[in-house]
Amino acid sequence: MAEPRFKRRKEERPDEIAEAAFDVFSERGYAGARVDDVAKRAGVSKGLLYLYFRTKEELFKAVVMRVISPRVDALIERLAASDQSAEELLRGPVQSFMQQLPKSRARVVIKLMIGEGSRHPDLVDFYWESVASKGMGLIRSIIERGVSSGEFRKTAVGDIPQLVVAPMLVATVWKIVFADRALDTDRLVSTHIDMLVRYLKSGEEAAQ
Amino acid sequence: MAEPRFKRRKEERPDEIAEAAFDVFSERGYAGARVDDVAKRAGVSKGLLYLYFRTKEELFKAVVMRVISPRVDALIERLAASDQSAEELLRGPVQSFMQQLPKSRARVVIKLMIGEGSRHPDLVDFYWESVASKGMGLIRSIIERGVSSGEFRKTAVGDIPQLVVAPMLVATVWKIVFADRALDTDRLVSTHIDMLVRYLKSGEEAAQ
DNA sequence: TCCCTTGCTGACCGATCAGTCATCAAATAG
DNA sequence: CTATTTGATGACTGATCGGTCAGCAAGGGA
Repeated sequence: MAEPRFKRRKEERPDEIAEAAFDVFSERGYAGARVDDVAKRAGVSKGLLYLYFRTKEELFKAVVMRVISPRVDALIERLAASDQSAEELLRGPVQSFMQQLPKSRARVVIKLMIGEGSRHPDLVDFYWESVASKGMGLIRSIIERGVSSGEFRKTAVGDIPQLVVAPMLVATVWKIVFADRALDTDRLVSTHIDMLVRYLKSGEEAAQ
Repeated sequence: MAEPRFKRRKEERPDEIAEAAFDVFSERGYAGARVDDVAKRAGVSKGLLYLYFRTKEELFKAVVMRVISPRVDALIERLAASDQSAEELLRGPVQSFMQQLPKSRARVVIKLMIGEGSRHPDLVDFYWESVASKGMGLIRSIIERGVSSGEFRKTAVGDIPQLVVAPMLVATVWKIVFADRALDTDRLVSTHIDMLVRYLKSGEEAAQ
């Protein structure tokens, strides 16, 4: 009947706690999340949590950063290594990334950045540097590659990479707010990409 | 030296309080906002606030609804009354609405819906009925008008009105999260609309 | 001018919650 | 088996905040 009351697992604890924190923060936001709940969900006491994270704020930042970085870096690497044409990149890896995100766990990060960002400026800075500006730069470079290879004509899209990424954001936000209320996010993204590529390839000069 | 400590202004109070609450909620979110701060900003005691709003929750809902309804209804009326062609509608009133929203106060509502919606399901329902589904229906009807008049060919866009509205959401979210970090939201919207209209008018059949 | 209605105040209460710390007990070394 | 180290616990504290209420005073009526 020994059944020890707890095990010492110094190595695994931080990850387990961060995992639980991710869930709690995503359900209740920063202010609404209780540290006690995070501890409980991680199967751990509150005291232990404070052994690994100095404050609730620090826990929050650690959690957000943990989820973000790997994803972006993976995509960038994958695209840099490829030698596909610009159109193939857009219709292939870029499109499928944009289709994945709204369904993935990472979508919660979007929610947290929008809802809580203003109260955590350094988190916004981090997100800007390691996600937003990197991502926009990546899109821009694909468009430019297409223009200089003659695939695409010169348009405003090169200056506004947000235009490419728009349906992904809509799909993500839609899922966050309306969840079940139907929206075929894959079709949203693929139709947009199709429209975009045609626009980039079409002969006439663009307005504006 | 009379200077009365307060004035009785039964009529104006609810609006003043709601106004102050809008500011506080938009800065700090629902959980982060203090009822005391709302009262202070409205120049009123906390007790009085509870005379007009039964709970913090009710105050929150009232505030969100107040901002939303007039905007949408105004747009719908404006479009219904018009006899412009589908293309003119998209390039005119629809585009300018989409350019206004990210700069307007109403953008905060988007932030609140994303950040706090999951904890206020009936607010989401309200938003769905009085904004999202109405708006999507509106866009859809414009597209259909264009198709049946022969202006546009038949595409997936009619089934996915979110595609039309995407850049507005991106612009809004961008402003919420990154504020100053430059993005020419007007150009984002106008380029998208231009792209969309060309896509709807182009001769070939669409993929998917 | 007095009085009564009621808009309005702010001290107060109870609950919640981030963060602490005295203590325990699992692992490990000797 | 004993001693030591340290991972882990959870009761506790102080501060915060939603919500209440006894009473105050503005303003209108007589």
